[in-house]
Amino acid sequence: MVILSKLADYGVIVATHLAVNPDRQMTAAVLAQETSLPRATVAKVLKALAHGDIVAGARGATGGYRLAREAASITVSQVVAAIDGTMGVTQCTVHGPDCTRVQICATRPHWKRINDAVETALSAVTLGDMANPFGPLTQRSALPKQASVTP
Amino acid sequence: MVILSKLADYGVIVATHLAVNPDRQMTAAVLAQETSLPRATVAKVLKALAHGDIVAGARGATGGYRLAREAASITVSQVVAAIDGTMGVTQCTVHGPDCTRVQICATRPHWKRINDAVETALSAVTLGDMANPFGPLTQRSALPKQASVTP
DNA sequence: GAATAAGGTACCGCAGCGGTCCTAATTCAG
DNA sequence: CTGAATTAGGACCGCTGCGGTACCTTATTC
Repeated sequence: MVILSKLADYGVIVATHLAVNPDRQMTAAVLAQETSLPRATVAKVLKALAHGDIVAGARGATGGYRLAREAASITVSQVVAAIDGTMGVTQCTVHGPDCTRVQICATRPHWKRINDAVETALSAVTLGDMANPFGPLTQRSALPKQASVTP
Repeated sequence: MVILSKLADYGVIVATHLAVNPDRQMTAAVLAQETSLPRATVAKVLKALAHGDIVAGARGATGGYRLAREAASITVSQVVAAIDGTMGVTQCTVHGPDCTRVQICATRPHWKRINDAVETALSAVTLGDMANPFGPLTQRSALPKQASVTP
């Protein structure tokens, strides 16, 4: 099984590439070429990322994309959420708790533990880290529980 | 996005139900009824679990299923893997590294971190824990490193 | 040998994903 | 002022894979 969808994977790759070149403003076509990914799909991913306030797009002749915020303040979790939607381990976590198996759903405390652990893991790595693969993690102690994309 | 497939979710539910009743040997039909899950699907899940050495099936008139090992020694990770296959965060992790994007795949060290964290989280909870929802985790001195399952 | 239940396999409908394309809106160059 | 370039936002579409079902085979007990 694979956790991330292909699209989300692409999203991280593209966003990382933007993080590597913070000063350049790159068009979707250029990004596609430099990441060896299909151009149309990259464009789609960029739209989703723009919606999630990960990247900022500039229209017009000299337009292009750049990171909307500083690379070190964008977590992988946020990038993934912008494309795949809010993450959850079980069905119950994501969709409403329409499960009538009350007794079984008593296992929820444990699911929550697992859910939090995954979320924490994805939030612990920023695009800044991704851009410096072999460097240490940026110090963001504790990961203040943020916010993800959805209100 | 949902990490666990429905089938895997069912698998944990069914296996947990078996863990709650360690002495009973239950048929697929009974298990389906007591968990309020579709009978045929439960049978399918049980086959996968049997393949993964999570449950042991006894044929014949008085047959049925029971846990193949002690509940406390079966992790959620193992149950999920028996149904969904080995887990990985990215495509590269699961399938062969047929990615030609060498420079980008330099981000792998970080993916490995995330991958390990998720795997650790899923391995930290056993069926024994699931069977006692509000009890503490069983002490399995594992889980040294990273992070995060508990605040 | 009949009844029961697991084991295995094959099949099907359908949602969702990956991917493409088209049409506005926008901005800058000439 | 005009036109080229580029993002933004949908609409669309094939197809894989998942959830779910049914059928047949094998093993066990009475």
